[in-house]
Amino acid sequence: MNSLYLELSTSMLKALAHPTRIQILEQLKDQNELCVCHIYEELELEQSNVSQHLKILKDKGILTSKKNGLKVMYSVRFPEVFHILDLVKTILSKQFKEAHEGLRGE
Amino acid sequence: MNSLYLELSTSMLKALAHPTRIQILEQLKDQNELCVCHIYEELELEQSNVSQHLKILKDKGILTSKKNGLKVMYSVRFPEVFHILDLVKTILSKQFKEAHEGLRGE
DNA sequence: TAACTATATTATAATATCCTAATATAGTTA
DNA sequence: TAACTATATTAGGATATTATAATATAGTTA
Repeated sequence: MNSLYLELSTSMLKALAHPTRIQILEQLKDQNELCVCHIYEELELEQSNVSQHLKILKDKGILTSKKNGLKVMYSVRFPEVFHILDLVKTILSKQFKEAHEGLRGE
Repeated sequence: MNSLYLELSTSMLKALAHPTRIQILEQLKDQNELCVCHIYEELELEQSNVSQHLKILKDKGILTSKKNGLKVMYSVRFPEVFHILDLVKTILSKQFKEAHEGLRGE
């Protein structure tokens, strides 16, 4: 793995590694595209804060946006992002399972 | 997604989001298990620094370790971790490709 | 058991990330 | 064009993460 990929991979994983940003991506898994207002209202967070998180995801090329009147619609550029989040959940499930089996002495 | 999963997902992605830790995982992709000495010598990093990174990956349940005499051997617990790193690379490749096509005006 | 080897831990200063609050910008509508 | 709505940007202090340096621990071997 060359150092450019290494740096960019780190940077992309950092962009994903925040609860608000994960929640935004989870919202976009169901909805295809969403305006900023919908996102921050649903998450009950400050508008400016959500804008900052959206900027981070957009700067890393994870989201795109397009204007629609006053609103700005955000969507995920690559479905692989959802796959990554699913794999994280898979690992967590396996960890739970092993922990549970460990308690039962298997 | 409940808040426990959200917190743990964030925490796991944070653990992955560091160049040294990504390199450690890349090493373990080829080698199955490695001692600390091999890891820090190959990466040309300080032993104590690598120990700290290994601890982070172990605390998140990404790595396990076992003693082998003086040495401590580390290995990856779940192959899904490699899959995640591959997906990050896939996304980066697509981004490169799109950027290149963009320049050519497609 | 003393010296050695491999690894882990701790303190700390530098840097990065975060949220809040305030303000700016862009598009809409009366 | 003035008021309004949706979003973006900026400054800041608080908190988290990082690498280095020093030290501690555990296992080995002479």
